[in-house]
Amino acid sequence: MRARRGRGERTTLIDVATRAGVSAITVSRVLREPEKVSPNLRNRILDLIEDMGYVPDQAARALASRHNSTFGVLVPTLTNRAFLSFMQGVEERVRDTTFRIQYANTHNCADEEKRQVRLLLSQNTAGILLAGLEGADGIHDLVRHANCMVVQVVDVGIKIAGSVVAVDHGAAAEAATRHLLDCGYRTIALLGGMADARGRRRTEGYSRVMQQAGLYDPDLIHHENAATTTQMGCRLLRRALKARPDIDAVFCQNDDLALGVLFEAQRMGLSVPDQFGICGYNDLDFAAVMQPPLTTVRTPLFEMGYRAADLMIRGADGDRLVHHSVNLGFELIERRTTRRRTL
Amino acid sequence: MRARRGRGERTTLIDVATRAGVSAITVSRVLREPEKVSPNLRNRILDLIEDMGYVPDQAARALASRHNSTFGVLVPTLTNRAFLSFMQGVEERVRDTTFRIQYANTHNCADEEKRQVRLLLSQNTAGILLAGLEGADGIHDLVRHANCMVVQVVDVGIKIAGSVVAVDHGAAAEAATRHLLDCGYRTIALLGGMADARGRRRTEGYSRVMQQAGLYDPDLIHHENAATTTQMGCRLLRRALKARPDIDAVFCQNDDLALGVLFEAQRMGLSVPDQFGICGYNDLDFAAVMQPPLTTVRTPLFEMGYRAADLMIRGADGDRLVHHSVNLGFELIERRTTRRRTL
DNA sequence: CTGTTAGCGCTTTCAT
DNA sequence: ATGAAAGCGCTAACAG
Repeated sequence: MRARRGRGERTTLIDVATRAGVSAITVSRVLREPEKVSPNLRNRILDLIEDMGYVPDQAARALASRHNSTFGVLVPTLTNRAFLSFMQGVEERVRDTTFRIQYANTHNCADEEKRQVRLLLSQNTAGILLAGLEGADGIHDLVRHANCMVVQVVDVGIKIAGSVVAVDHGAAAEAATRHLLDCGYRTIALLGGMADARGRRRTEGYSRVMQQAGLYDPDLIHHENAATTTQMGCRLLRRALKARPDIDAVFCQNDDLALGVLFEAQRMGLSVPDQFGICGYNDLDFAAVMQPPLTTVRTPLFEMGYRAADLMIRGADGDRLVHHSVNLGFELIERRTTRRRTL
Repeated sequence: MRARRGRGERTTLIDVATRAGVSAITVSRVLREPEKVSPNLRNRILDLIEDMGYVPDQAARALASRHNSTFGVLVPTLTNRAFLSFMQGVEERVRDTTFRIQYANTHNCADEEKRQVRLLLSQNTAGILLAGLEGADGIHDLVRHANCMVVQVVDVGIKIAGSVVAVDHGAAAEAATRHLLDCGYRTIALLGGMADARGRRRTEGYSRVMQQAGLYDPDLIHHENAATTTQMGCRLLRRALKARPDIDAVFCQNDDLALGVLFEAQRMGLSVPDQFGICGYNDLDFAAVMQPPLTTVRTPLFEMGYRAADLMIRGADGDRLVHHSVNLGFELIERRTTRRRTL
C-alpha cells in the first residue's frame, strides 16, 4: 500500500493499470502506440492517467527500451552570442519532434569536454552534437567507439568521426583581410579571444593574406585567452595601438570585439572608416544598426545548428549511423566601418 | 536486431565483474564507495574498467537508486544576455559538485513551460530551477506536487512554491525612473520587449513614478512582443518618437535596447545626454564601455544563478525539501548617458 | 486488440 | 571486505 506518503511515492504504470483493471502493457501502449488500443479503453486510461497525475519514468523507459530520445549538445561556452544563434538553429529543428536537447558547457576546456562526452555516452543518448571542439586527446577514440550518432560542427578539413557540418573559416578570414586590403588599408591588426580550432583557422587565413601582401607582422596580432567581450575589444585595440601606433584597420574575430573597437576608436578621435577601418565576424544582431554599421563576415550560425540537428535526427531515427557532411558558405557584408574599395 | 551491432554491445558491470572474477556489486562499489573495497582489488578493477572502456548506464543507475544527480534549469529564452549571466552563476556553483545541469528553453511560452516541467518531473530530476516563469495555469500544481527541490527565480512578492531567489524589479524600475526625473528629463519613454512577469513589474514601477510626477502617458510606453535586440531598440525609439516627438529620455528594459537607442539617437543627431537621456537595465558587459558609457540598473544576475543553484544543491543533498528564500538587491549605475542630476 | 513472460543494468538490503 | 537475492518501472517479444 504505497500511498502518497509525505510527498508521495511515485505513481507507476502498474498503479494506473490496476485501477483500470488492465495490464501494465496496455497503459504503456496508450502512451506510445495509442492506435493499438481500442478508443474506449484508451480514453478511460487517459483520464485515469490525468487524474492520478502519472508521469512515465524516463530512466525505466530508457533502460527497458535501450532508447533515449534526448541528445547532448556540447558548446564551448555560453557567453558567446555566436553559439546562441547556433543553439537557436538546433532548437528550431528539434521543435515538434520528440527529441529533447541537453546542453553542456565545456568551458573551452579539453578535459571538461572529454568528461562531458563520457557522461553523455553513459546516458545512452540518442546522439552527440559537438560544436567548437577543443580536440582533446582521446576524444576521437571516445567518439569513434560511440554507438550513437555523432555530429560535429567544425572547420572544413578537420574531419574527425561521424557526420560533419563545416564552414571554411580560413577562407572567410582571407576574404575579410583581402577586403580590408582592397579598401586601401595597410597596417591591419588581428584581434581575437581564446583561440579554439576555428579561431586558429581564421588567424591562419589572415596571416596568409598578409604574408602574400608583404605586410605580415606578428606585432599586429593580439589575443586574450578568454571569451570575447566588448570590453576586451577596447583593451585589445589599446594594446595593439601601443605595439604598432600606425595601425589603420582591424579585423576582429567576433562582432563583440568590433563593437568595443568602434567605441574605443571614437574615444580616441579616430574617424571610422576614413582613418580607421573595422571588420567584424559573425554578423550579430547589432552589427547592422551600429553607427556606422559594421562591415562583417556573415557565417550561417543558425543554419549550422539547424543542419547539425537535422543530421542528428535523421541519423537517430533511422537508427543507423549515417555519415554525412555538409559544407556551408559565408558572406562578406560590406557596410560602413570600411571605406569604399579603391581596388 | 538492434542496430548497434558491429559497433559493439555495451560493456556492462557484469562484463567487468566476470573478467575480474568478482561479483557485480563489488565493481559497483569500486565506483561509488571505493574505500569499502580492498586497495588491491580496487586497483585491479579500476584498470579493467579503463581497459574495457566501461561507462556506467545512468538510466539503470537512476532506476535502481531512485536518485538522479542532474537538475533542470528552465529559462525563457537563450537569446537574452541577462540569462547568460544567470546561467554562468548556476554553472559556477555546480562546478566541482557531482551535479549536472540540463537546460531547457521554454521560448517564453506557458505551454512549453508546462511541458518541460512535466518532462523534468518524469526524469526524476534532483530538482528544477525555474527562471523567468511565465506562470502557466496548473504549473503551480505540478510544482507543488513535485517530490524534488524546486527553486524559483522571480520578482519579490510573487511567491509560488519551493525556494525562491528574488529581486525587486518594481523598485529597481522606480529608482531608474526617478533618477531620470532627477536629471531634469520630463517626457520619459519606456521601451521593452516581450513582457514576462519581471517585465510587467518594471513597467508598473515606471508607471507609479510617472503618475506621481503627473507625467504619465500611455503613449510613452512601447513594447514589441519578442526577445529584446539592439535592432528592436532602434525601431522602438523611432516608434516612440513618432507618438510623442517631445520625448527627452528613455528607460530601456534591457541594455540591448539601450545600445540600439544610442545608435539611433546618434543617427538622428540627438545629443546624449544633453538633449536626450538613456537609462538601461542589467549592466551588461558593453554598458561600461559604450561611448558615452551607459547609465543602467545593475541586477545581480550572476549571483542570482549562483544562489539559486546553491539552494538547489543544499536542498537536494540533504534530501529534504528545504524552503528558503533570499532577496537580492540592485544598484543604479550612473554613467554618461544621463546628465548630472539637478535635484 | 490485450496479455504473459522476461529482462534492461544497476543498487539495495541483508548475509557472511 | 565481499556476495546473493530481489527488485527499480518500464518495454520487447511473442502469444492468444
